[in-house]
Amino acid sequence: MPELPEVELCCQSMERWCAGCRIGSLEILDSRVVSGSLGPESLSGQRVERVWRRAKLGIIELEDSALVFHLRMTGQWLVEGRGARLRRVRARLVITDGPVLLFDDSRCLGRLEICALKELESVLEARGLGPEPWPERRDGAWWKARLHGLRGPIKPALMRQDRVAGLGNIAGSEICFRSGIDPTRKVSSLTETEWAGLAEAAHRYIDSTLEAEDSGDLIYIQHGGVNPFQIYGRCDACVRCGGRVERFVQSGRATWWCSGCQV
DNA sequence: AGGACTGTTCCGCG
DNA sequence: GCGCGGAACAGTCC
Repeated sequence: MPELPEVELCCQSMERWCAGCRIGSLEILDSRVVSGSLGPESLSGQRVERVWRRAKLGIIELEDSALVFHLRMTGQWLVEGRGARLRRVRARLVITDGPVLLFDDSRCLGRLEICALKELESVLEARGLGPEPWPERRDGAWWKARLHGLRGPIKPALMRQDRVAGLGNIAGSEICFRSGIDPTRKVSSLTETEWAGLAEAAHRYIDSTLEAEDSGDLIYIQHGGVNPFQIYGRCDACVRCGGRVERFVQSGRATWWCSGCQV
C-alpha cells in the first residue's frame, strides 16, 4: 500500500503500536529485505521515540538508531495474531510489552534499512527527495517552481520524487482529474489559474484519501475493498459528467482520465 | 494462459 | 541534460 496517504496512515498506526515501548528484537526472515550500516541486533532494547513519514518512507526512530522502511508495491506492517491474511512475512519486529509487528510483502520489493541515528539525515538525503506537498499548504506558484524546467507531460512530472516527494501513479491521475487538467499537457503549458487549481487539488486529494482510508484496516481495491478514488480504477462512468473514463499507458504506467472533464 | 499491479532503479536510445 | 521505453525485482489476482 504504497503512496503518501497510505504510508502516512501506516506510520500513524505504527506510532500507536510501538511509540514509547522498547524493541525486543528484529528478526529478519528474508535477508533480501534488509540493508544498512547496522545489523538487526543493534535495535534490541532501544525505546521507540517516534514513527514518522518522509515521502513514501517510514522512519521508526529509536534512541540511538533508526529503522527506515519502504513498502514499495505490496509491503505492509500488520499486528501478529489479528487474523489478517498474510502473504509473505519477511521480518518480525517484537515489541517489549507490546505487539509483534510483521513486515509482510508478497513481492518482496519492500526494504528495511537500519542506520545510526546520527546517520539518518544523510541516509534520507541520499534519496534526493524533493519537499513534501503536505500537510503544509502549497500554492500554485510553489508547484510551478517545483516542476519548472520539465519538458514532459504533467502527470509523470507529478510523480518525480526529486521535485515533489510522495506522489505516485494514483495521485498523478487523481490530481489531474480533480484540477480538470489533461494528463498529457506539457508542464510548460499550464496557466497560473491551472497551477492554482492543481495545488488545491493535490491537497484535497491527500486529505480526502486519508479520510476515506482511515477506517481501521485499509483494504485495497483488488482485495474486495471500495475504490476511494475519483478516477483511478473507475472503469464505469465519470463521477462528475457521467462520460466514459479512459485508461491509457503513459511513461509505462496506467493513466486514467475523462476527456469530457479534463482539458 | 496471460495480463495487470499502488514503486524504484538501471540500461539504452534519441 | 532530458524523457521515454523496457527490463528487472517477485508474487498475487482476475
